[in-house]
Amino acid sequence: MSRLVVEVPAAAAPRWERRKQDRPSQLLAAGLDLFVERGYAGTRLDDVAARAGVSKGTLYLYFANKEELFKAVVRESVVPLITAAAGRAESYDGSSADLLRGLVISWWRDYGNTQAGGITKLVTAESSNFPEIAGFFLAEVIEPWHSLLGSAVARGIARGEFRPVDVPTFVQMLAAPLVMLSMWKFSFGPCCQRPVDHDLYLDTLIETMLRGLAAPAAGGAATKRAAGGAERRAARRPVARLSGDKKQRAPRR
Amino acid sequence: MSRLVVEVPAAAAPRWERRKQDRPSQLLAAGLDLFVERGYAGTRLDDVAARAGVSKGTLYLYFANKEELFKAVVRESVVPLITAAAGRAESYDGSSADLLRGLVISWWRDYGNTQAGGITKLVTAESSNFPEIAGFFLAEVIEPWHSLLGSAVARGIARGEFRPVDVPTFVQMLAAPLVMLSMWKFSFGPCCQRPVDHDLYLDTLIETMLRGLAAPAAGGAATKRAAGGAERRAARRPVARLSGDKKQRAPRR
DNA sequence: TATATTACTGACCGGTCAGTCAGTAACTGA
DNA sequence: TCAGTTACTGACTGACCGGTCAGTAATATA
Repeated sequence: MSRLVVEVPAAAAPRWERRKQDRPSQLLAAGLDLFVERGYAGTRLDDVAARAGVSKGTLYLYFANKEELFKAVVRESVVPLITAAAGRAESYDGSSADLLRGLVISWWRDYGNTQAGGITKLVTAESSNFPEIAGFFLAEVIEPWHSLLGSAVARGIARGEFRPVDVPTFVQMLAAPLVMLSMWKFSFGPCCQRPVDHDLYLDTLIETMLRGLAAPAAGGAATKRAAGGAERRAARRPVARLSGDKKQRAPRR
Repeated sequence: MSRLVVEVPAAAAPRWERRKQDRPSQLLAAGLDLFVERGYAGTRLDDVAARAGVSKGTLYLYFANKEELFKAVVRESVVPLITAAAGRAESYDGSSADLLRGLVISWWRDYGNTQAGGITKLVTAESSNFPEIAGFFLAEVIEPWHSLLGSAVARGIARGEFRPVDVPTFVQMLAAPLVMLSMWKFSFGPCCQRPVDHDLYLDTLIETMLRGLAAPAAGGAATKRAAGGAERRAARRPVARLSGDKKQRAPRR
């Protein structure tokens, strides 16, 4: 009888608590961590539940299945960032260069450089195995984000600040180094000797892109001659020396 | 008894053939296909064997395990491309802009736009689950490739064709849109309505990068003023309007 | 044709994991 | 304090897959 007293703590703390309110956010936080760390397929729901301090069964009380959990994570931790950035850009009235710069920097600070940034890698990575997830992310994240960047570029062109470029293409090309920076951080960051200097990278990116996008100076042929003229002519030349072509390339279909 | 004759074809073709010579290349080809299509973890060795027309046991006669099969695929289908490109660049004596252009174009044509290009996505994607694969790819593919691009950029700077930049950083930033183009093709290509125009994308990339990299014209302040001066000054300004900072950012560690 | 060699097969093993559900214990309200 | 409600548990199922190996059949050799 006295043994019983020893085995059961005096003010017997409950083995678990009912916390219906908190469960979703606990599970979403755990899910974000693990999805980013291990990828979609690589994340076990047992582990998500354990990290949230519940059992797997509980997870299924709040999310229908793995896919719905993932979508909820994205909707919670990514989508709002885009909405917020779009709102800020909407009311911006400075130069388009500064607008673009601000978008790039805040993307990195609020998304790419955070835990959530790992989601881009995950989706890109596993898109062919989980096409419905790729489609979801494309529609709810990538397209709004590209459209936001695009409106900034178009604004610059319309105001004569930027040279005319194909906006969707340029945006995709501008977003690429950002996305890659974030992906690099999650992919090779851990195992890479010389880590990337993020600030230097972003500076180089912004500087290069803005130089590359700059409208020719009003009266100056100098800019055009220095960067545009010669290269443009060269671009039409075949690059046989380097290409190593064995035969004529087939015409584009 | 006569039933037996019907069941067994007249000139009973052997159920399988011994083809020791061909097996490795058949398996490597099948492996490349499936690794690219489904990722590393997602590829089943049963399927690789089946696509190569053999059973799983046979695969293990030629490759010790999944990882060795994958490394062999990379060594067969990626590494030689880099070696070849490095050889061509070595003996190149035209302008550095053309050299860079040629490297970019041949990268896309010989790697990014081929089946093998999908390997980059796979490795980036699954690096955290398979760090030894990430390390292998970094050492045998990414670093040689970056070093090749880097030597072209450094050459341009040394010859006064390009403005001075931090070479490793610039290279990483230049490679990013290429890698992303390839990854996009394999990730969202299938499920994307408006596909990327590869040629336009590459043109935009090369044009923008070379403009961004162009050395200031000999006597001309125009270039500097148009693209460098104003932007550079702006870069030092905080972007408070867009950043939405609630509090002071902590100093960089 | 008979025997030896070996390339190849495919059933099997151990381990993993998404999703299920009968049961349990924490709370609630009378 | 004692049912009634429900948030939560965790053992279980069925499917999957990397890797193994005893056995089989194609081929070489005599």
